[in-house]
Amino acid sequence: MNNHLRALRAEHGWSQADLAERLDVSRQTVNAIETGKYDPSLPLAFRIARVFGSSIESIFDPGDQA
Amino acid sequence: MNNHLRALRAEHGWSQADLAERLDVSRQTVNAIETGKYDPSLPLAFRIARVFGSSIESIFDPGDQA
DNA sequence: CGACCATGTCAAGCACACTTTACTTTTTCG
DNA sequence: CGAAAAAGTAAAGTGTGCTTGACATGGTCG
Repeated sequence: MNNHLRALRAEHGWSQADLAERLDVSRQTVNAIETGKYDPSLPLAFRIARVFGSSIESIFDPGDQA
Repeated sequence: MNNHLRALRAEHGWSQADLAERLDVSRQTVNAIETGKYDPSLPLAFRIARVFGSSIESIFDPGDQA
């Protein structure tokens, strides 16, 4: 599952810790999602979309494995 | 997390087993998601949206807890 | 140089997504 | 009504999402 998280975060000038706080998750979780270690849960995906004011579909790309 | 899965499934005339097969999950998983026992993973949410030809946001409603 | 910040990563632990098997209850239909 | 299909539910097991705590690295800046 690819995503544009790092680019979106950079556009907003936020550190991983900043974003983590806004999403109410740990900094390690943001890092893991950005580096592709695992996918967010659906509720977290919704919070991510909300924070960036866009849709889940425009941030995450399921590619083959979904 | 509320969802319109049961209604969408009914519109298509599919049983839980039919949908499960199309989503490549077990019938119990479809049942659990419909009855609100838990939320699907993000990849499964993408497959559900794809099967019904609509967006994740139009099928799932995060409500308060996201 | 030395302190700080951002990022990356590891380990242990808990909760949940999903499985298979199996059984009960409800709905549908001849 | 009676049989079959559909739906609900439960238990036990596996994998992963997310946690805290800790440590290493690289960049920036006084």
